[in-house]
Amino acid sequence: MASRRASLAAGDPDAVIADRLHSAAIHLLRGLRRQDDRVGLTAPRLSALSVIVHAGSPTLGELAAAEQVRPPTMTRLVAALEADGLVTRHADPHDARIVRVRATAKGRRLLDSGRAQRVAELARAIHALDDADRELLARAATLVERLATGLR
Amino acid sequence: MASRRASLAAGDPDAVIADRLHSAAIHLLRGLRRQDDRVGLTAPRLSALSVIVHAGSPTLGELAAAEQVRPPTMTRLVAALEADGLVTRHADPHDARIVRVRATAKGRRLLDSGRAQRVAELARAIHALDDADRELLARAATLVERLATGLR
DNA sequence: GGCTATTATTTAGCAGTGCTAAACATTGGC
DNA sequence: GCCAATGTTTAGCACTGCTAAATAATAGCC
Repeated sequence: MASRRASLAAGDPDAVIADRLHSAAIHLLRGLRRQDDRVGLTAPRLSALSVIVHAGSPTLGELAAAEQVRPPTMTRLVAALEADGLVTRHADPHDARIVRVRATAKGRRLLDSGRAQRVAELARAIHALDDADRELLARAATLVERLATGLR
Repeated sequence: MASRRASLAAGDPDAVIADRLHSAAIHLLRGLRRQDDRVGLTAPRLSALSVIVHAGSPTLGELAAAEQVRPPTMTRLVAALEADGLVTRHADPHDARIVRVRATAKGRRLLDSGRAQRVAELARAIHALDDADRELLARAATLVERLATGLR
């Protein structure tokens, strides 16, 4: 194992960093999932709602780009939020092809209230970030791993 | 937003940390998914294979616990790895209820070779970690967010 | 020594996410 | 007015994760 790690590090240090973050993130999400249950929304829906509240009335395509999913996936996420009365959709007055999404009072309330906030608050900040340097990345991986394990 | 963030931080700083990591992890995994494709295994399968190779011949239940999923989920993951010829299953000689899983040479080769290693290497280390302190956690969240966004 | 409770795994079926391909509607340029 | 490009939706797939219930085998008890 030590030799493998050494050869890996020598061959491609960036790959090592990516690996570490990947596994850490998988375990973190598994550990956090039960917390999501308290809001009654899955993580992708909560994350999308957060972006909608933050952005005002983004188009469906903007939303998909912000959340890094394809348009059909966002169509379905928005449909679910709409079915829960958390958002509404309406055509853009200048371009009938475009669908704009807005949060309802209920949607904003959900996002503001306790548990939802826990998961949603930072989804917004993520959109403003850029590449981190290698050292910071390696340290981040270690920290996330510890958290994921700590959650059990 | 500033006021909300302030009130949140004042009310429950731990919740803020959890939120940040959660969103960061979601976006990170989305960004890394395309890298997984190169090995031909999904992340949960690769992660399970990594634990199997590392552990030798864990039982299905041990594997489920290590990966933090329920036994039925692990049954299916192992079945998929077996179908790909990456692992084999056999009954425990002392207790016929138990199924032990072992990696094949092909499975070990896959894990050792290039791209697979990228994702699999750290899954093992995660099991040895414990809670990180608050400050480290907050910094980790920021770093992971940056990475996730940087990946696209 | 056979009954019973417990333990380990599997089967069945559901909900959710994410994808691509293709359909559809609308816009804008020629 | 036609045609290509743009934005969204529909259809259908693969995968993960869950719970509930079935199945199989062990271990304890009388």
